[in-house]
Amino acid sequence: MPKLGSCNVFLRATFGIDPGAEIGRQLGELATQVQVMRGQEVQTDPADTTLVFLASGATKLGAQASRERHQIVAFHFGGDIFTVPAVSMHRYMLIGLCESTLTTFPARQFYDRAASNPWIMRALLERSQTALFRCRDKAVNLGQKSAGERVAGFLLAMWERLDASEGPSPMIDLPMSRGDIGESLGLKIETVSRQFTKLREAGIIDTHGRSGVSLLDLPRLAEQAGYYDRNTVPPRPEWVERKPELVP
Amino acid sequence: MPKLGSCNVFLRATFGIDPGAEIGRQLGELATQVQVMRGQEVQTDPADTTLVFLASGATKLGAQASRERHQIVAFHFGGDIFTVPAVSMHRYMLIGLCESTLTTFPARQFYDRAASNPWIMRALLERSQTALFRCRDKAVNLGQKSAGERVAGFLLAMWERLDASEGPSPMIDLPMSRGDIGESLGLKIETVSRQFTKLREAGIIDTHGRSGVSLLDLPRLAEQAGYYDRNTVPPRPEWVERKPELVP
DNA sequence: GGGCGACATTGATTTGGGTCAAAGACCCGG
DNA sequence: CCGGGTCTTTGACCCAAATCAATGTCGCCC
Repeated sequence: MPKLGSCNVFLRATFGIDPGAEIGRQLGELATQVQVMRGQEVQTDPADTTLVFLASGATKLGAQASRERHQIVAFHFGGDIFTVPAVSMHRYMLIGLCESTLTTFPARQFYDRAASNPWIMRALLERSQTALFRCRDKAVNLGQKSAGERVAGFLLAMWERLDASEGPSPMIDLPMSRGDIGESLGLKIETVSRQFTKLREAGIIDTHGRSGVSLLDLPRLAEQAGYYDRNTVPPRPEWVERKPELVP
Repeated sequence: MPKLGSCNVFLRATFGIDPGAEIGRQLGELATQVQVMRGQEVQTDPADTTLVFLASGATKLGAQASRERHQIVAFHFGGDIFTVPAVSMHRYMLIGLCESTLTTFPARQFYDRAASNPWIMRALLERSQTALFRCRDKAVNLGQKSAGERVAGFLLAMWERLDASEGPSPMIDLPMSRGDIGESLGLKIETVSRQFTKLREAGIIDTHGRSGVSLLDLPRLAEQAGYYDRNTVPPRPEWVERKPELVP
């Protein structure tokens, strides 16, 4: 069964499932192996949610708001598991940032067959919550933060998710263009560029070519990102008027 | 066991579980019944995700970005099931929009005990995906849409989620203030107000007091919301450069 | 290694939404 | 039914980011 090559990896690595087992075989039947190059779209079912395992590479998940407006709702890297929604209010597109290998499944059928296995459902639930968590964080950034804060926060997030060279000033290699960063942060490409320049002139980062970024001063970068420090900043009074009562 | 009163409803209505059964009893042990009034915060565990079943009423889930900046990441209404994240980058707060009755569970423990029941896990997974879906939609709106589009889209979303009076011009009763709407849409209260005025002057809506809104012209409201129409608007060419190849 | 096309940076100008300020409307309790 | 506080609306002005417009540079392919 050569088709199941990378699906094996998926089932074993993520869920600890033996692909030779009955459940492994049943899920394997639903798998589609796909390889994309930079800029290529992964074909997903417009009528149903698609479950994706990204074996290697990096992708962007974008939504089309109108002809000229795209919002990248998530970046994904090797090992990530996520879903691509069916078409609804917005059309979603999954596109490679570099050469990537992935396995796709029709979500509903996958869930039907996997329902009996608590390990798989638990893993999927936790992945889904991680995605939701990241998305809420993005909503906070898009709704409340300035351009400078968004770019600083983006660099910190990429530092956490990408492999960074160790040391006091780690260096990361961004697989996405300035345009992609802008579409992810709700900013125009020129604004992203200007914020990079500001951070460079402040000595907080340094850039190498188009994709290399050295994070020279992480504490100051975090400061620029403007994250709420619950140790120093109390909640706004009108948000906590009175304590609720437990029902006896 | 009076404490389990509304928990019964939760387990039975959502998962079809008999609370008298072993699993029902085990989950019931984890439940906390809470009642909040308008403006009160629901206390959640800062150290772990909280699973919430909103029996009746309405709530807002907000994140604190800094002292003066809040972003509402979701509104919830009776019957909704959702999670409140543990404290991380941002502090999350669940607050009543009106008198509300809800049941909370420590998420990790709930999952541990429910893992063996495929129905529950499946239901939770699907609720989680719905929340993720809504959050992505919010990210698109916050990142790419104008103030007018956001407000129109908000009214449409509330029309779908709230009970609206039937007829050609349905009327909805918003449980949240203009300030809440602004914090949800990433706009200031004055901007929200101005957009309401614009829609009223255009004859698309009418307002009654602080909370009543008549949707006089739904098609035009949908037009104002600026949703991508996949029937008329093709994808941007540079987003679909080449077709990917299936791995043989 | 040189040339070309795409990507990135920089500068000048515009503008949508924010900010500041004040007046008006709703709604609750007395 | 009236008073007062809160929420909402409206107006004048300002600023951060978008837009428009070059110029510069990277990196890929020949």
